[in-house]
Amino acid sequence: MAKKVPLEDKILQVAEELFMANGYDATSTTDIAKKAGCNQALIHYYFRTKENLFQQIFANKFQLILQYIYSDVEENIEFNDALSQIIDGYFNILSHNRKLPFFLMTELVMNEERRKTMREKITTNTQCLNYYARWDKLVKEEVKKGNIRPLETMDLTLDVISLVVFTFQSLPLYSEMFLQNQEEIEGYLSHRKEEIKTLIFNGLKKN
Amino acid sequence: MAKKVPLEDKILQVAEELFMANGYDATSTTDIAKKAGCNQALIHYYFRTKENLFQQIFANKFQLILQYIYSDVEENIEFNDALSQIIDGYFNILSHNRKLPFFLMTELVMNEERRKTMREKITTNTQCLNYYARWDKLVKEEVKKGNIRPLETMDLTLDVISLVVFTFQSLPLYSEMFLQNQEEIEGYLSHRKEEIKTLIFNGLKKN
DNA sequence: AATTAGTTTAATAGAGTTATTAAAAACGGC
DNA sequence: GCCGTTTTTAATAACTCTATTAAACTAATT
Repeated sequence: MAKKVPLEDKILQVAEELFMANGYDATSTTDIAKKAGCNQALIHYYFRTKENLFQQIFANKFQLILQYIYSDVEENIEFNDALSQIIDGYFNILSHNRKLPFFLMTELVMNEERRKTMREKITTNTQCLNYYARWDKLVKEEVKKGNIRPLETMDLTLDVISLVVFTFQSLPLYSEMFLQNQEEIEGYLSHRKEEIKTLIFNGLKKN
Repeated sequence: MAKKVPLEDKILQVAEELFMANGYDATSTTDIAKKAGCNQALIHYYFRTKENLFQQIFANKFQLILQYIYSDVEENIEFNDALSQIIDGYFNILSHNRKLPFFLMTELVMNEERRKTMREKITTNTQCLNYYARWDKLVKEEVKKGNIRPLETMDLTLDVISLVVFTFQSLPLYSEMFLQNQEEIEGYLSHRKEEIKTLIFNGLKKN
């Protein structure tokens, strides 16, 4: 039996940092090896190909998003609470993985194969589908009750995702231009979260 | 005097397509040459470096956005008309340059140097600054008059940009999953435009 | 201490990259 | 048709990148 392998984990961890920061193309196995403090061949010993190593990391990160996004939509929850918790949850998970939206987006848009894998992951993940079904039901009922203006669940979903994801995607640009330090960045993020909630909740009201 | 050079233009045009489709790193001068139907060395003859060629294209595209975004904010325009026209204008220009948001975002986030150039472009473009100042004034007055809820101009601007830009950034993903043909894509885009307008206008109302 | 399985490295093949250089081709004016 | 300029190409230098291979190292087991 293989004993504990510290370098394999180190490679994974370092590769994650570099791939997330610079993307697949701009990260070489040589870079990873250098930062992990090992020989470049070792990466191929453990993962055989760079693509392999990348896919492990990518799958992990994608799963992370998939699991948490709608998990706040519990049974018998109120529509308003669900919506509020989805936005909170989304913001929360991305606050801890700030480069994730940009990373996922880039690699998905750029690579047909990864899109296919993603599609399968989504369509076969019953938990995720259940969550969305529940969410869909909540929205439809709220429209029927006349509490919000008529709209498709997909539109509301896209509205939320657009506003939240773009906040994090553009954060490196925005913070470099307008924010001085970590504290201001945190302030900006929580300010934006409130604005987004206000916009969405207000925007759902009937005229 | 150098006479008309068709290949130089051809290279620029082909390079634009490839850079926009695949990004800087994933586009080689060999690719460009092949698609332009010329020798690879010719690219260096006209542009000396790949980076040079790229920057010309990038600057062009960036200028395009910068010029058109707020140009609809004319003197003495009503706030509602201005906002509506900004969203229309934004949607319109991106409809004709669908890969632009993703392209600009990627290259700006990935490259410090390009961010610096962009910053200078923005801060020295008096026309652009004037437009934004006018827009800022419109928003502030509308808040003061009590016609909309109190909010920063920057927040409204970010709301609009998030919703519009994300629509186009995610279009390749979304259309591959849910849309069958060009007609459906057009339908989706105009539907989203209306939803975004509704969300923004509703979301600005006072509670 | 010797054996063996697992880990790590040095060396290198092979492909692809940007950029340069010198020669060839094309073209306009005489 | 020749000459000078501009355009275009072939060849290649100098890198960098991924992946493989064989050899060296490490450590646990007998």
